[in-house]
Amino acid sequence: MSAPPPEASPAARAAVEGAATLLRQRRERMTGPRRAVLSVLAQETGHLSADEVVSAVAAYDAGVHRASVYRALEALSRLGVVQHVHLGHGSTAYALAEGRPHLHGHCSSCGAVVDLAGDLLDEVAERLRLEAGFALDPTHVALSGTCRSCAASSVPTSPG
Amino acid sequence: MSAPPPEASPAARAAVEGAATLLRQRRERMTGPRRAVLSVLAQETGHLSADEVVSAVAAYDAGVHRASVYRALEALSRLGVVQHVHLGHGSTAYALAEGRPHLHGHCSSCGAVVDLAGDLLDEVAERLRLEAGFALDPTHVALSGTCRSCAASSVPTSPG
DNA sequence: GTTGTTGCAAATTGTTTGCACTGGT
DNA sequence: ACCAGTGCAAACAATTTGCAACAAC
Repeated sequence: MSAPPPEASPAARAAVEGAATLLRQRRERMTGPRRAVLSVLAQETGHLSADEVVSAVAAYDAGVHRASVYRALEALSRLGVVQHVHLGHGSTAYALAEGRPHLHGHCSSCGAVVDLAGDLLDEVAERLRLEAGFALDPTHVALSGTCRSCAASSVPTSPG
Repeated sequence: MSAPPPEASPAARAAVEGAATLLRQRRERMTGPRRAVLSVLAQETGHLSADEVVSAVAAYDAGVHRASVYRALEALSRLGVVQHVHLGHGSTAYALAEGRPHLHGHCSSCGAVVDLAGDLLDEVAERLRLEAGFALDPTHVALSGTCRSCAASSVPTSPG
């Protein structure tokens, strides 16, 4: 079917095209569901859960089946076009794998995913490797905590 | 029924008694399933997933129902007697809340949970608070990576 | 034309819930 | 005695899988 995108920003469309080219180079197929998933992720600035991607894809192209979204996300993640981050609760967040690697924080209050500096855990990683022989994979899982706005609303830091 | 524990180490039994006393002080009930869960966790040095606790409790006292284990884990967690850590994949690991707070690493290869120094992320937490306004909760989620043995077996450190 | 991908629906897994009864205090 | 906790089974949500038709290359 390949319904036309409702309204794709130029940047988003460029990102999709770039991903398509990358897939082409890798001898991988660019199909309707994959394009739909890529478009949805390209139009989002933040990260989306699998369920949110399913919903967004449904709005984008109703003909794409849920299972296909899951399979597309898995395939695109394996191909490195899509990046996935595990949030504490059991959900996984997806985003286009653009640019430099960065870490993620997950607000346990509002669920927001915030991008953090990529070198944030470099020293910790080194310390872990030396002291515990543990090879840290900092990007794989989000750091849990409370984001600025939630922290501000819950903790009256200095009420006076 | 309250089947007698197969073989409880003195330390484990003491830990269960301590938890029982704590519950008693809080006017909370010490029931068969809760005792079973506590005993199972006390006899384990490491962390157990909910499913593993269910299995272990079944071996400990077949009369305890799955749902009761979940409810006991939730109640004991809320009461602070049991500590839970979210592993990246969507599973949660449980352990007795003993002694000092510490962090956790989760081996994405073998699934092992390793204890890490409690102050490991202190500087990172401070940096996050200052730079991003993000209040890190270091104990809530395990750091993902590869444990020593898995790293050794997968990476031929110095192939020659 | 070949092979991977999709749509579908059913299976699967892990956790939760409603309700009557049991058991702890 | 009172009420929280339990056992049970059924509900539940989210993800996965087998298979036949289809589409990308």
